[in-house]
Amino acid sequence: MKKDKIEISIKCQNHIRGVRDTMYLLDGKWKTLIISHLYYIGKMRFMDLKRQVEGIASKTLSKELKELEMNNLIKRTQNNTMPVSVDYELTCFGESLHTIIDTMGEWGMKYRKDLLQKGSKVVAEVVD
Amino acid sequence: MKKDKIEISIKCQNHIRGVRDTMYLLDGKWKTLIISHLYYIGKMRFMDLKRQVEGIASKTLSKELKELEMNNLIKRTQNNTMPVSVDYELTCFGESLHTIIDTMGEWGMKYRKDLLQKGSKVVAEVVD
DNA sequence: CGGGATCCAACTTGATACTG
DNA sequence: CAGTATCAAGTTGGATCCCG
Repeated sequence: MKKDKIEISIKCQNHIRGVRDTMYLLDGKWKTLIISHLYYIGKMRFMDLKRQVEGIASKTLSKELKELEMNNLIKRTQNNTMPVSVDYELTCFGESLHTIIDTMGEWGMKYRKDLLQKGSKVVAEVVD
Repeated sequence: MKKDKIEISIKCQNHIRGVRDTMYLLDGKWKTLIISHLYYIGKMRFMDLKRQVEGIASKTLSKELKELEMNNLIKRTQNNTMPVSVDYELTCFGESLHTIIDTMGEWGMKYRKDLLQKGSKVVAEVVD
């Protein structure tokens, strides 16, 4: 009897599928960071968000926001002022991602010192 | 007094920086999934990993594994057999990411049904 | 101000073929 | 088996201009 496939329990398969689905929603270089800012800071306007998320181009921010909105993670509100102002905020569904955001934030804070000491590839970008 | 900057508490800044650092380590479309497989399934060979992580190309897998190794998240072991076989497994540091992987897996499992019902953009890719 | 349209450069990814 | 080389295709970023 040939055994050419790795056996995986149903439980593991479900977990992995969960990770895959989550990653799909958060796909793109910036989505997680955008959500983090909306979560930790709260409702923000387009230009504020652009300033907060360092390095992102307007075009890219616009695209990522649209995708997040399509997936119902954020809500876009346009105010009929002059000139127009637009707010972005998390939906309840988006808020539910806080478990992931918090975990990532805590992991990053916990290992920041280690990363810096180890001189891993990340250092140049991690130093503030 | 003009207030043109959003005020952010130090605590939030640290959290956001944590998220950013973490994202930097997990940058790339596949790293989180690769780590998930190594975490839930355990040590694996190159080709097994390629089969598990559906859709990834050899070249990309190779590249991502190298980056993960550089950041000390995984360990590469080459066995001097014929033909050569190579194992990949998480380091202790890599294992510490389990908090994030678990959280993402649980979030994904919890909202999978909602996603499917809502018919969000993700559906086509999420259905198994 | 909040974008969208366009063009261009740079980087990433994927498919296929190939090697020790 | 574990990659590498090559080329094609897609994605991203920047700059600029435009509109309401």
